[in-house]
Amino acid sequence: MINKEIRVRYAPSPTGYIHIGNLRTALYNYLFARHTGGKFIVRIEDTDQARKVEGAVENLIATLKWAGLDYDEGPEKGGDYGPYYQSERLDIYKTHVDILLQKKKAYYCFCSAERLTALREEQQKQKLNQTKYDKRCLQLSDEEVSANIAKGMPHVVRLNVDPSSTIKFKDDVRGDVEFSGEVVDDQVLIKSDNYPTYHLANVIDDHLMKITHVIRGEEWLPSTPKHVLLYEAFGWDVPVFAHLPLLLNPDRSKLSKRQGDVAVEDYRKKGFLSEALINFIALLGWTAGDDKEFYYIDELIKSFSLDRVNKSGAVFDIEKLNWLNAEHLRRKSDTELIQMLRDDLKTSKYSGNEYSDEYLLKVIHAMKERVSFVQEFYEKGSYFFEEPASYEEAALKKRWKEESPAILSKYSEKISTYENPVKEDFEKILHETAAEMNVGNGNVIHPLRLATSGVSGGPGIFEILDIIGRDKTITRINAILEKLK
RNA sequence: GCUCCCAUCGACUAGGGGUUAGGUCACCACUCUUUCACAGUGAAAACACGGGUUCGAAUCCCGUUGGGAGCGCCA
Repeated sequence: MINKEIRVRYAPSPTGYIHIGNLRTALYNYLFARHTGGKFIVRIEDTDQARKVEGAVENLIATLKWAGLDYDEGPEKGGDYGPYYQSERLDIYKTHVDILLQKKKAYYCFCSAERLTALREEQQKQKLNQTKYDKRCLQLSDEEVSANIAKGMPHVVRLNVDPSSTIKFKDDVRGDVEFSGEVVDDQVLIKSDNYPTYHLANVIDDHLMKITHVIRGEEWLPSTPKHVLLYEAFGWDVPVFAHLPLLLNPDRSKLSKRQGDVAVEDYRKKGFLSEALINFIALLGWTAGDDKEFYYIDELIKSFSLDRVNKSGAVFDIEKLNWLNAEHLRRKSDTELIQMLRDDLKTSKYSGNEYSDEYLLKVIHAMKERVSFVQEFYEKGSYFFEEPASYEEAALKKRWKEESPAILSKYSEKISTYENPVKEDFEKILHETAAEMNVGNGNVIHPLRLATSGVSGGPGIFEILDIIGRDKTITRINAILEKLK
């Protein structure tokens, strides 16, 4: 065990999208592997024929790539311990289950689904401690079993659990955990369609792929005794487990679709930066112990350790994610920001327009401290991309005075004498206008802001005017005078 | 119902026998800015409860309560 290379895996089932909780699991596996210099493996758990979803694996890989979680072995990449799709490892499970059958650690069961349902209902009615299979088929003689199989009777293979046993295992986040064999059901290992169940395939693959640490969600804790029993039945070393605290809805139930977005894809579509999402979910259940909140992934790798993972569930609070997104966005370079804005613009209603880098950069500088998302550059700063369609009601009420039209006309008039006014000119003219009209600067600034941007907030007025330029300023002044006549 | 897990501000968390129980998000106020934001300053805000151990418990132990997960031929 000493000096053995650390190998961890992320083992999703391809159901169409990555749940945000699963991304966190993948992230912790990734961080642990990278921190320790170990290997991070991706394995596709596609043993449920009924739940197969077309394109799910591609989506999964794309999402991992977007998140920046590169893996060492897995689909599309290969590795020494493949195949990395469970559906391509069926013969492996078959040979292994035969060993269990031979050792009498597992047995064939011919009970029908109806009998099982009836049994469960009966047990529930009797308010028995737990519902579990009654081991009836264990009584079958070898001859009966062979005869049944020869007849083509549908069957499964079950794990033969000794109720008198005690199952103990080590969990790196929870310490020592103990279960009584009494409460462990004779788990189905091979389904009647000949596919293995998760429990069987998972244990065999983890062993064969030399997985040293099983890092997964807490929802797996109750089935871990089954897995331990399987390792023992095979005579294999049991890996170290680390059951991660659950990600929670605001009402503290397990994070679910009903109470918001759970697909990583949803957050991506909303414009969240992968860096921000990664930073955020890393802190949901883990802390370095200091007061650092802002992390890039390489910093996470450097500080991550399993022993600082929390035990209790963490509510997914979108507010903090929003904040982190803004923080990450603000630290991007101009070049990056221009590119991101361009890409985003392509899918916006301004997709037909052409903008120079110089222009976009001005917008970015003006808006950088005011946005949390890339798309907000043109949503909150729409006036850099089109004329205001309407004027903010409250601001109008507060700032639009009887003399405003005259003031704006004066401003417009003065500015038209300039060939190419710059920021300082716009300011100078403002002071002149205020003086000549015998009003305070505010009486010019606010109506001007409304006319050119339509809203009361935003960058400094001279910066706005400088960006949109003389002609648009004049056009917009004329427009508001016309509209508010 | 049973099994297991968990319990510090609204949220994420630090602390883990002696602390004015610290930080971050959100919220509020002030400063800066004739706007908004950023930034800065400040405020408000928590050890679930009961026993025990101890000179001393948020911290260790037990119990209670509360919450969660799991109890499939799904993963």
